[in-house]
Amino acid sequence: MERKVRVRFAPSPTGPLHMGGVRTALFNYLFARKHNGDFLLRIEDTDQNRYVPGAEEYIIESLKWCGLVPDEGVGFGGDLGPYRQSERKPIYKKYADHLIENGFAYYSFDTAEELDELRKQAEANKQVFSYDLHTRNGLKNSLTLSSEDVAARLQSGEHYVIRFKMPENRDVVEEDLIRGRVSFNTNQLDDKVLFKSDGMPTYHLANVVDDHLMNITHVIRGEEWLSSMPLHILLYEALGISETRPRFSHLPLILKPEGKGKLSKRDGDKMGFPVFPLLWNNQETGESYRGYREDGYFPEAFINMLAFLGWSPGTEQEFFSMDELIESFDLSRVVKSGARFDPEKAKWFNRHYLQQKSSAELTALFLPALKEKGIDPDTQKLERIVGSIKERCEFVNDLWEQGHYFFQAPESYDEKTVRTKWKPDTSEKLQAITSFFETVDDWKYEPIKEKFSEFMTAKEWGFGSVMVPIRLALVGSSSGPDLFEILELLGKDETIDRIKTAISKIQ
RNA sequence: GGCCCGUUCGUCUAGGGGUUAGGACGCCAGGUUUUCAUCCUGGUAGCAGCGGUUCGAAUCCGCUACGGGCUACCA
Repeated sequence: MERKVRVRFAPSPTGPLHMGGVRTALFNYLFARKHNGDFLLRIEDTDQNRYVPGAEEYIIESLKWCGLVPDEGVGFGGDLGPYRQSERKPIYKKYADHLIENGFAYYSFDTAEELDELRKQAEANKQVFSYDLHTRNGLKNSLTLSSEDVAARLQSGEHYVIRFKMPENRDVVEEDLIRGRVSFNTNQLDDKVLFKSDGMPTYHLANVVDDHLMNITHVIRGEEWLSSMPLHILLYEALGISETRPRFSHLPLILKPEGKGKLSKRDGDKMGFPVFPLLWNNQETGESYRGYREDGYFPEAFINMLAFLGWSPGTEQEFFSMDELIESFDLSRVVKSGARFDPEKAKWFNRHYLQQKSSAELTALFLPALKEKGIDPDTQKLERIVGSIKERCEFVNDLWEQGHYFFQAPESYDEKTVRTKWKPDTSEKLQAITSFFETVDDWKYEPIKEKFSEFMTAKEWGFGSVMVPIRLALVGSSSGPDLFEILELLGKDETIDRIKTAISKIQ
């Protein structure tokens, strides 16, 4: 019988969740939904030293903002908890003991300092020290010490770790769902620590045990884990739980927009784009990182952009809703090579989603910013304003930049436009135009436009000679939506007022 | 250094023995807009290199180069 698909996103609460992590969560989520399976959130906090307060809440809030809501996990309930590894501490020791009893692991009493020393020595000789089948027989462990000695040390409470005894010369071959056949020879692998002296398991043990206990069928994680896959496979074997072990898929990494290496948290500051989904502020360390949410990205845009980093549908469709992503997603269509992140494309996605929103929706999003500035406009009118400027916006935040003149008269006039478009006779013409505007009773787009045309024709003035100056007087620059629309929205009195002000200020 | 993974326009990618190597972002040009932006149309630009297999290679194989990951009592 086919097992129900179950996948997990298992971040460490060591800081804010990176966008690469969000993408891993996304692909897990899509895979789960696609196969009517479960998506779990497990917090891997086995390293007490690196725990950062607030990180867990940040992870949960990020997933929620992105619409990647887990079916089970920390903060989401479920029957196979606890889902926080620090709360599962007693479970792991049993498995570690089982490994020792069956000869798959051993106690190691070498101190961290001793091992550091060995590493240093090796380095001095341009070598690399590795705790493995070549060196383990010369070190202080239950393989080399007498059983009495080992028992005595254990008895006395001496610190120890439990290491995996990597078998000799075995080829571990696995069919990765993304990368195909990957193989390793165990002679190249070292005896990894499975259980630390503080009583906590390392990632490797905890991960394997929990994936087993939580009935995980597919492990979808970043490429940085590819090299520990053989260890994990061997662990499932040694624990006698290979039958139900998950299949592996390793995602390509997200690389810096420029330069070398994978995208890191500092890149955002340097190049002016967010690396994290949400704003992160750590008062303690003073570190602060901008977030996609606070920068004005829509979660749909963020997700759509992320989905295309390392995956493509194979069709020419570019825009995908979450449901469409679920429908189209397939691990076999995930690319193997690292993807360089392009902030420009992220913006382009956001523009698209912004244009899709109705003026009413955007108005609701714009209102808070206006109120903060002490502006409380009529909603219906604001909706029209938003409708006329939205197509020039990429972010909700752009609305103000593109439409501020609807709420306050320009304080200065674009110099270059003044220089090139404000001719000696411009003031005189505008003077006449204000007088003409006074006579327009029906201050609506069509009538204004119609009467204005008649006026201009009668005067035999070219449109070009006055349109830009009028715009300049109203807006302060030479850009903006259709002029008659601005005229109507501003209202007759305000329009006349601003033109008169401009005439007196510019000359 | 060792092990593992990868390499198609500047970037994200499609294409998996016979294609004018397709799309998207960016960029450039033209059109629309009496402005600017949008929008439309067009253009620019790529199979890392070398060998091999084959009638035929971007596609399969090998080597080289380059890129990436791992090499902690971190995940």
